[in-house]
Amino acid sequence: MRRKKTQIGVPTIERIVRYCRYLERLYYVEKRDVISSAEIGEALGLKPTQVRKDLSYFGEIGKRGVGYSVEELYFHLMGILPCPKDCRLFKIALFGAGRLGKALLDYEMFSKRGVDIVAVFDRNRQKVGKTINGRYIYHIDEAETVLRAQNVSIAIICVPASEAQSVADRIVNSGVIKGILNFAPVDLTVPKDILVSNMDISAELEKLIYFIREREYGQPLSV
Amino acid sequence: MRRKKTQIGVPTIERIVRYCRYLERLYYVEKRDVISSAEIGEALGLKPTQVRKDLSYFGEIGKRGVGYSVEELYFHLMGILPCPKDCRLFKIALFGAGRLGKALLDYEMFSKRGVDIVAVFDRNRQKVGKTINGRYIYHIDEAETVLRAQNVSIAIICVPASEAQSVADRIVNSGVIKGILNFAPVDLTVPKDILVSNMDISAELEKLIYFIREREYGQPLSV
DNA sequence: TTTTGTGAAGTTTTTCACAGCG
DNA sequence: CGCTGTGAAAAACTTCACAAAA
Repeated sequence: MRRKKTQIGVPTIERIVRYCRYLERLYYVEKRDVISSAEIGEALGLKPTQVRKDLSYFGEIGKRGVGYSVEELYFHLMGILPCPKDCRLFKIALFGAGRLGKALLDYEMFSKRGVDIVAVFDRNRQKVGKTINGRYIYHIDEAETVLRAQNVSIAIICVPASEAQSVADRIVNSGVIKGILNFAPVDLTVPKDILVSNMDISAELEKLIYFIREREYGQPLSV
Repeated sequence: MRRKKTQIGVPTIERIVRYCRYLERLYYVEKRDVISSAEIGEALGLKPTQVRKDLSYFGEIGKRGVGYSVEELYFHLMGILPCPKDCRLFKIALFGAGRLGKALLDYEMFSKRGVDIVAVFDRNRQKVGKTINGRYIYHIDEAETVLRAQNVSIAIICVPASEAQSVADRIVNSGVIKGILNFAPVDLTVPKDILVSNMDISAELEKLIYFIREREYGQPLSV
């Protein structure tokens, strides 16, 4: 038997996250009752047809001639995305207790979504043994042991670029990690059963500048 | 006369940034002389043909039967991307001197690339007037004035989600900002001549968890 | 022989056009 | 009507297959 090919693509999932966040505000703050695909599109910079196509992947949620019930749509999408219920199922560890790591430890959006970082690792022995925002800092050499003991499944890497690959190797070695959120500006090499999501701040800035420059000085790189 | 349609797309530029970073290491650290598209692809998780197609957009840089000169390719790509020379041309301002903002102020990759944040804004009057990492903190009410005076062209938003849109409005109002790097988990509404790049940490984490879950429990959302 | 460069084919994603329902 | 849902068309992006050069 042949497997059905049509999987929901990455771009769609990325937009679903955005719809969800927008609807959350509509539901709790603005107390809106119904919303049209046109209005969602306007708020998020998308064409109405794109919005409708995305939403239609998960069943007929809207009412023709009316629009979408904000409540219904919001809870429907919440059911598709992992948060907040599944965020607790997936334990998270943070590597690197530098400034960025510390910032993430009390990131408003994490606590709001039920994301909980259960362990923090650092190479600096001065930091090890201390507590940061209620989390104990382990030495990085204890990573494999602690990750296995706590059954952590997601790692956030916030160490300098030069150390990131060796941290990734330990993570892989633990055998329990299924996904990595990488803030270090390097491409990590990991077995392909581990998902890696890169949050590269300087790359994003470079991209932004590239496109600004392109606009300014009439598309300099058209072929 | 009709304009040639083929512009270099967003995915290509994203990869060019990655090639560039990889080549930087190859050139300065590993002192490699030549590299093949196959090896680049392996390091970055891409097919060799993808690498070659990307590189070919900018001219014939490789030598057939040999590969690419690391030095030549690296400097060639550096010429395409804004960094580091253009990073100085585009002045940057930071909105929000919270933990994340502070982390960005001394982000290793920024200083390395010549990215310089020329002004910091915060709403909290306790912080205003102080200096953080050598940068003076202005009150957010002074934004329009300072942005114009200093001719800042890029804004980084690190304020809470609830304040992000009002900060964006001020930014737009200043008339000098051309691009926004937004860390707040909201979709900003701005005129379309201003480019917005979103770095949504919690969205990225949700996406990651979604795909992990999909893998674990046999593609639950295939249609 | 090796490895690039590239038109053409294949795949994915977006947009269109309009049918379908309230 | 008005707005959704959706197959079909278009556009964008990736991969293939092979010619061409070192």
